[in-house]
Amino acid sequence: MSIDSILSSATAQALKALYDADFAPEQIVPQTTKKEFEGNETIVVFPFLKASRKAPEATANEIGNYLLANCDAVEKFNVIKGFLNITIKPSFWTGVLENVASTPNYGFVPETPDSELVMIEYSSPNTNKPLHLGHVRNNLLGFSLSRIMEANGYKVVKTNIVNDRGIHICKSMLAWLKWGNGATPESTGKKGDHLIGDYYVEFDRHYKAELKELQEKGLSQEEAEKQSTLMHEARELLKCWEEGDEEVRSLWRKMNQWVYEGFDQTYERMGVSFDKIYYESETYLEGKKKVLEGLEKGIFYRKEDGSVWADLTSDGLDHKLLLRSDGTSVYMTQDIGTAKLRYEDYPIDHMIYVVGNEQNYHFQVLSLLLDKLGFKWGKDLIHFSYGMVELPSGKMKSREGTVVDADDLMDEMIATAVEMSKEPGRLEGLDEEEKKEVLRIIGLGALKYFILKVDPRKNMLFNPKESIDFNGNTGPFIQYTYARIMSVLRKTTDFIDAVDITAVAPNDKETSLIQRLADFSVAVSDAGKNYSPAVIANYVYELAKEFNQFYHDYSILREEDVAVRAFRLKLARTVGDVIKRALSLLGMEVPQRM
RNA sequence: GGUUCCGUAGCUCAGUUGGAUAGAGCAACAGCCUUCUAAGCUGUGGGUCUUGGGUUCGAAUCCCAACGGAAUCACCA
Repeated sequence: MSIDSILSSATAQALKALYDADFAPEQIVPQTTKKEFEGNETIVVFPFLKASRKAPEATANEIGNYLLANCDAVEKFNVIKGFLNITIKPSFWTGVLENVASTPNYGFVPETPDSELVMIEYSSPNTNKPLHLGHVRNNLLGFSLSRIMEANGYKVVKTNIVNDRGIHICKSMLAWLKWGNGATPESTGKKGDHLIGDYYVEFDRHYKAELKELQEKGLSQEEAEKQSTLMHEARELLKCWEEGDEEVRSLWRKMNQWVYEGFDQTYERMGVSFDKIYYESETYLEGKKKVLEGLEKGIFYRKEDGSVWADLTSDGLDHKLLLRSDGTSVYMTQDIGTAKLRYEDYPIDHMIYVVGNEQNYHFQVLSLLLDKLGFKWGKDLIHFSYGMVELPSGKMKSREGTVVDADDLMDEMIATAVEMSKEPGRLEGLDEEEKKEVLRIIGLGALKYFILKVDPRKNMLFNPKESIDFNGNTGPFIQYTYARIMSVLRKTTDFIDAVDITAVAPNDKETSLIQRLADFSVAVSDAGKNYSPAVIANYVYELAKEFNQFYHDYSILREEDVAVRAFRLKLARTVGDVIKRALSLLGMEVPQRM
């Protein structure tokens, strides 16, 4: 039982005994006492004044005295205005530490008892260009979220829906046919996704030039777009694809395969993975079927030109197109089809879509449509809507080449780690292979933490000119704390667990560290409830910071009292364990040395 | 214009069921390595929490309005 819950129930008892007032222990949440005041835990008594019918100080004093007399854990208390600051008996803290150290999830007990299944869709790339920083945020959030949901007791299926068909792929194909001269990843030494991306940019360059030329002949923008032969050819290619033209399909398969090989490398390096991958080329026809089914049931309606629509005006939204007049499907249709296949494949209880906030409207509509079509999780589908990554110059645009490439970025992060490690004394005693691994862990750690520490809902800024920091509130700072702890543990010959530490009275720094450790369970639970890796990131930073202060102020190995030394070793080891665990929830690794 | 989201230190960000004097990091300046890893620790300066109302013992947090920014409102995906 945690200190918090002991105090909650004791306070509830006090309120009953003193004022005959009924408060549920859950309503009473003790908070960590601010540093400038004496005490460990604080109870705010303002909410109880109506029951006590007394002044704040008097109420706090009465409750304090009751706790002192009736609650074992309480050593003393002081009252400032309506704040009851409680000091816990030192002997209780070692018990709290033991509890965190000895339970499988470091004191956390998931609230989801019968492991419901949650499917998390993330990444969802197009196959016409390589991954960029926006995708990186998506991937890191999605992967971390899946770890966090698992920690909260859910069964998790990670899924990726690859957008492998459509006009954008045809643009790359066309450009490759026209200007590629048969280039392949092998012949050019380029990653497949980058190769294809180059042709996508190439198409856009030629297309823009063509438009300019047409406009110079006096055509309006709109007319020029209509008359563009390039766009016309791309559409022709799409039509051939839809009709199953073997030549086009075969080229499409070949080029997509190059892209997948490139993506796989990027995913692996980023450390993300999927349990099941869906391809839109395989789901969009299902969506069409489902829409026609809905049409028969009268959920949707058909216009005179043959297009199919959903009327969402009763839900406060608009009419939404589901099938074009030529019978082809749109984005929404594909998502319906994907949902159908997923539901057939898995007994999904909750569905989470990790998709940028630019698609808030899309998911609002999707939720309504899926619900109308009878998917049980449709109404409650969760759109994990995260903010954009912006550059100082504004939004990233693939076609205009103003993107931060995912592969380049990872290279740069590792290069920075290499640079930092050149300082004397760093990484000594490691062979080349080990060094490389440590630098990889640190470089990627810096990137991951940088992205995950900010509230997912908010837009965030990335300035390519200022390299991501390795000091302060950063991934390497936390990893460094871990490496320090490992270093201490390597140097001791003590049998830590054989020593009785129950009589040790922790000092202030040690007490706050233990309090911080006990907060891990709160962080995991909050992160799960709010779908926020940032909660974990900020928690583990605070923990590492707290530990570094303790490490600076007190010696562990030089402590002469055997019991105190064992206690500190255990404290350090537990902090290390929790750091490792917390970082793993962020998809980050820890180095043994750095 | 409708809808949604955001606005906290020079910069990047914490601050979630309303609680004490609003916190970190970076950048600047001043210190700390013969002592378990200085990617660390300590200190100084830096704020009208966009603005104005309201709710109450108490508001960065909740409500209303204004201002500023972003996204979206396609037979694009």
